Amino acid sequence: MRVPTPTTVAAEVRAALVERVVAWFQAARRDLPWRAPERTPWGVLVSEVMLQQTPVVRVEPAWRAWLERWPTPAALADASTADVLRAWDRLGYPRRALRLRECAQAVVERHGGQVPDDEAALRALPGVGEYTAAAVRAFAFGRRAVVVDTNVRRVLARAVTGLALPAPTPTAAERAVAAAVVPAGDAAASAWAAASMELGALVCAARSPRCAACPVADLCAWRAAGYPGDTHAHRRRTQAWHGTDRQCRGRIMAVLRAADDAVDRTALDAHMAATPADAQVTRCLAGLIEDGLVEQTRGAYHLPREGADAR
DNA sequence: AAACCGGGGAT
DNA sequence: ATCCCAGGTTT
Repeated sequence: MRVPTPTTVAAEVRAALVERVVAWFQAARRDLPWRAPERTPWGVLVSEVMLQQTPVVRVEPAWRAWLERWPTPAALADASTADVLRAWDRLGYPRRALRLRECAQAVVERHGGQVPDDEAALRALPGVGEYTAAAVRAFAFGRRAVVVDTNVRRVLARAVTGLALPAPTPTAAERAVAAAVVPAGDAAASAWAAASMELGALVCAARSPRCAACPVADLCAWRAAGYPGDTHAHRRRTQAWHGTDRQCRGRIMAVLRAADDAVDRTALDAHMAATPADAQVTRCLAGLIEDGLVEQTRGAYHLPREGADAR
């Protein structure tokens, strides 16, 4: 099928899309703490890492507590592994917590404790990929960046390309469309980044889009085409959960976060909500140790006891 | 390109 | 019971 290239995103459509979505955002934006005037670039970076695969409602309280405890990169850089993992609590993917501390250490060592504002330096930080680097540039520094998250991908897939949902993995054509839509200038580009993400989160939702409340419904290509179905549905595979190593690892981490002392294997098995296969628990423990999330002392397991330095 | 990595709330 | 969520890293 024909995929729009930058030149096929008509200038008038681009202008109307950006102008109206940004205007809508000014009235509809959520008051999230990492958007408050008193936020810091480090606070924005922390929010973006926490928001990697964890919904806003669960990040908000964790973010407040985290920044109250470790307000700066220098503060987090000196935190102990166990403290960091307990504070991360159930945000999920706890390797992100370790990377965030590594990131804090890198900011201290490479950038004098100040979050850098250029894309290459941001990308070089642990746990910071293409999306997060662009988001920090736009949201922490108000600079122009092509910010493409799952929300923006969906908004553009629908409004511009006419698809129900974007492809399972981003395509080159998709990146071209995203880059073509971003307006020139720091202020306009960063406003578009925030506004387009918010539209995808609040209005252009994956399951049940609220087209009646959409500021660009009249120029939406998906709507104009009569809401065709998801062309990639056959290749979309939702991750299994029950019985997976991810679930097993999560249960082990929950037990060890709650424990004051080391937990031997018998006690660990007793604390697991369900009873995974013996071999799976063994495999997951080995993986967690490999990841630096767990340590073993005399046959008992516990969160790492070393400080921030040992790694 | 695909696999791996959590967890909870909505439908 | 299934879907969805402000991705990054590794293979």
